[in-house]
Amino acid sequence: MSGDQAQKVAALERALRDKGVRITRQRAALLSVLAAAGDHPDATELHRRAREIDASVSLSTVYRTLSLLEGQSVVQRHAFEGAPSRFETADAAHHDHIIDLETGDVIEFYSERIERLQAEIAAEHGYELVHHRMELYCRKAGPRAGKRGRRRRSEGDFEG
Amino acid sequence: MSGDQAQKVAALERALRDKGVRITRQRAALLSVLAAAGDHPDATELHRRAREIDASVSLSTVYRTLSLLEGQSVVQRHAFEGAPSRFETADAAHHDHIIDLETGDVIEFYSERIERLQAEIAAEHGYELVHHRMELYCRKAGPRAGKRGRRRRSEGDFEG
DNA sequence: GTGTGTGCAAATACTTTGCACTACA
DNA sequence: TGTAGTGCAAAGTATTTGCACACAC
Repeated sequence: MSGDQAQKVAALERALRDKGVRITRQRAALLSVLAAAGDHPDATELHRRAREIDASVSLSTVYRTLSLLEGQSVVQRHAFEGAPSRFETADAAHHDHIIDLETGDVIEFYSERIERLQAEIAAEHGYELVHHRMELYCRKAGPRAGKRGRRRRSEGDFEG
Repeated sequence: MSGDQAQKVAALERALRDKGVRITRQRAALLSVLAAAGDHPDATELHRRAREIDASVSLSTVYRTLSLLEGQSVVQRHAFEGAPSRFETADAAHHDHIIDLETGDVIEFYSERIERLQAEIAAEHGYELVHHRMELYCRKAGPRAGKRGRRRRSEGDFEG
């Protein structure tokens, strides 16, 4: 684990403790797995990784801890189509996801324009947007489309 | 059932038969339930309604038929957050959904601008958009926000 | 008639929960 | 040391499937 990750875990633990959450061996293991994860693992995968740190961690505890951390806004749960929920730490800025239908890879992106439009649309219907979900299920484009060189990065957008 | 619905069911049955799909009592029952549904019922609710027409319809058959109809693009499945999948006939134009977090009500909307942006974003990342999912989880706005009188209906957008 | 569709019950996949024991604060 | 957390096994929820019988074409 890099120093960065160790720091991230320490900060998370401190914040949780301040909120009265006990840091057990199992929770510490899961927190460091989550901090180290650059991807979007599901509960089973997180369990597998946590076991490498502490073999005693059970799958129930993984689920219980994930729910707890979700409630504390430490992790975010994503229920993509026809697959178990996948998790990521909630420290990054809000973003949406592109799911590669062939590989299952998840690419993060953010579009200021889409965020704005969504809020507008909700308001137009007399609603206040609490949260949203936007997933683009895609397949790698052919040679013509989406040439990297032609790409114009729009202000307010980024690639995750 | 209105004449419109009867016609809709007849057209669906014809189209399915032409594709070699047998129209059984159970499938006919489900088709008429689907044609009559103005909402987004889940499998259990569709089962309940289908039983009113033909008491012999089993839940397995409802699931099997829904999968079949989904494959034939006759119905669309929507897996909203933390709830069983909900279904609607696929005859209407493509649209996205606002989900009222308090009542579970589903409001349909369509935004040409969002559709365009999604395709653009996928292309920018070297992907071809196969399909997407966009759901706005909302709560009724307070008296200030979203005044109906102030609403500007943007070209290309409609309310379902 | 014949092959597809059906009901039923059991299986599946993911997730939650009851209970007795453990360990953090 | 007391209460919140844990592992385990069992239950729960949504959905799918194997099998013998039924029925649409």
